[in-house]
Amino acid sequence: MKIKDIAEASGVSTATVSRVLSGKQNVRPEVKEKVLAVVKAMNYSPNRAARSLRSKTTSSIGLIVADIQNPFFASVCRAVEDVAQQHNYSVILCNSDENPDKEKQYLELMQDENAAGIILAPTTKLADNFQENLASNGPLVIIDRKVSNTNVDSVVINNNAAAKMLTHHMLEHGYQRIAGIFGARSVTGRERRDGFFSAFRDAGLTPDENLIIEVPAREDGGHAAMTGLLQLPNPPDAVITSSGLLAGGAFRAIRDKEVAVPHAIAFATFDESPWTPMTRPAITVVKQPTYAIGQTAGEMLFKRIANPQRPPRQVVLSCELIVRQSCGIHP
Amino acid sequence: MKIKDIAEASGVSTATVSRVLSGKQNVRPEVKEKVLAVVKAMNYSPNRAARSLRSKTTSSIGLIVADIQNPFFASVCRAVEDVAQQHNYSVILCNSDENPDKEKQYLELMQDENAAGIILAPTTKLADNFQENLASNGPLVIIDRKVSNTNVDSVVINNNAAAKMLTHHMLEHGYQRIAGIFGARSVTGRERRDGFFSAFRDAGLTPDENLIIEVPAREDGGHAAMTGLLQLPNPPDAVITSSGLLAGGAFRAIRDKEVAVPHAIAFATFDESPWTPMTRPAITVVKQPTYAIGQTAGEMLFKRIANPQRPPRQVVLSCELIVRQSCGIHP
DNA sequence: ATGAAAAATGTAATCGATTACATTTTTCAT
DNA sequence: ATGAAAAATGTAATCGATTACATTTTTCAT
Repeated sequence: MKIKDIAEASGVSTATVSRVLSGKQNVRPEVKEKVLAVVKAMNYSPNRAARSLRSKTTSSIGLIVADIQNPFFASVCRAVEDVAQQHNYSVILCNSDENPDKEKQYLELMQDENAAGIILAPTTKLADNFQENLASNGPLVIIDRKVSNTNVDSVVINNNAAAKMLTHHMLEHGYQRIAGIFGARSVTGRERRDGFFSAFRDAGLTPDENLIIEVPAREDGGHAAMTGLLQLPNPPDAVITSSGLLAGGAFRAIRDKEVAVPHAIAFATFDESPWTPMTRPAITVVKQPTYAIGQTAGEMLFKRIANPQRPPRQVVLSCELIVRQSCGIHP
Repeated sequence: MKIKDIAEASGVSTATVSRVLSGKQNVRPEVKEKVLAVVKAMNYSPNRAARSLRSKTTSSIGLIVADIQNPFFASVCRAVEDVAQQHNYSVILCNSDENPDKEKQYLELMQDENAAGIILAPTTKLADNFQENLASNGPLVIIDRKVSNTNVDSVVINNNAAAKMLTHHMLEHGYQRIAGIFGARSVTGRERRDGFFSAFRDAGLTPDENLIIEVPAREDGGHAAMTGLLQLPNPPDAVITSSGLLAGGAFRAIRDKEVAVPHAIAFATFDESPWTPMTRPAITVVKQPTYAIGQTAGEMLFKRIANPQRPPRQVVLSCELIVRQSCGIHP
């Protein structure tokens, strides 16, 4: 079943069938109707490889994230797929594992696949040293991490403000020896750290530098950092972690040592996770708008695909503070 | 940059270059070496659309799951993507939402995309009424749910045995009024239900039918079912839920009513979730080998792609009982 | 009614690989 | 050394759409 069959059955040329199907050129209404009827009757759908070969584009978009098992990315991915589906595009999923080599390999793969566009959560290395030419390779939207070059579409959150809000919440509840466990070597971690300091500054206070820890943003990193903090001669009376993975590890360390929350130590974190409302006390979190990030990125990508000349936009989304019981009940 | 350029630069024909690259036909070693050197020097990579158009296959596989936000599928997906990457294939991700129409649409999409193969977690409707011709459309591996027609590759777990093991564990701890919340209208839910009954039978007991509930396997279903159970004049002294989503809802209902676990009610479930080790008491679970399911399915798919004549296999993987504190500490 | 401009449609080239078939080269038994 | 068989290689067709360019038809001002 190919376009030639439809053309013959409709009594027009293949070019006209193609024009009807693409919808980009005028065709007389009666001809259009006839062709569409035949297409439907014969249950024809165009060969994507042929279309792609000739027109040098596909209806696939690439989504490159660190790890789909991270609920943050799963939610982003879900949103991207929903948007893609509405546009009749399919999404090719890639896990970079924060590994710049894998990331590069996948970016090349997308090139080979002729992807219509890419949504990328860049590795720290790429974000810090963003190549202008990457964006000129085709439609691209950056998510989650600010890149050094701002001349590219991106969707990020207001890390600094969100961290400040969360820290302020703790300070307001009377905690002052607040420890901070931040993801090391990432723009995101740095911004959240800055927000943390900024909240202290606003309160006329200075955090204890011994309680500020930067570790790789993985579960075991959070666990090790928290274990270390609890062993300090003068341990903190509260902790903030800068990601869901770090929080999981840190909270596990707290549970290992049977430290009472919030009486002995208050706890709060970035990222809503399936477990944060389940523990007792339930954990106070800053919830990132994960679905909205994916959705916005998807929509921006399709706008850029439709109009490559469109000036790049940076969208900053806000986080929500979900107050639960892990930081006490005052004031 | 196309094959013709490589052919000219290597002093051979395009056919020979193609043969070198596909590796499927003999080429004299010195010619092969020369061609590979030129390919490398010119950083050539073949146009996938052209290859796909002519050879009627691609290096993409489709993965159709209910929802990537479900950690079960996220883990399966991760495994599939890892295997695909090793074979230099990319994976197209689709969320069916348990909706047979969406599922059908995606299956057609995979056809249009000329996917080299499909890994499918079928909707209940499809699983119960499996079309033989689906499998003849190309390489296909079914996961998670047994399908009515066994003449297709599949990877499932031993639901019956796992449910029996979990129920037995509870009975052994002295609980007898055990409630069961099972996913409605799914083969998986039914098998787990059967295993539940089977454990009772082995113990010479009969479960109270009023405590057996079947609901749609979603968070709100679990919450509603558990809320109802707790309001019974003669409530259960233990509950088992048949999936992670149901468990989340059910446990939330238990927390809403401040019911003590395990003293007032014991709790255990299918599926390891991020929160199950985090609560106090931590939740006893049957852990499905999620990564292994995806990995096995991926490997089976590539074997079938390599050899379409291979007789179909059904692989059954075992679950692991992770005993924590939610079912008491006896015996 | 007429002719120029615009719209609709058709013809045939094209995208870049693979592969059927043809030809040349090599191998090997005699 | 010779000829048949096998291996290596080349030529050109092919996959099925889109699109540049050509042609035909329609519109519309006069």
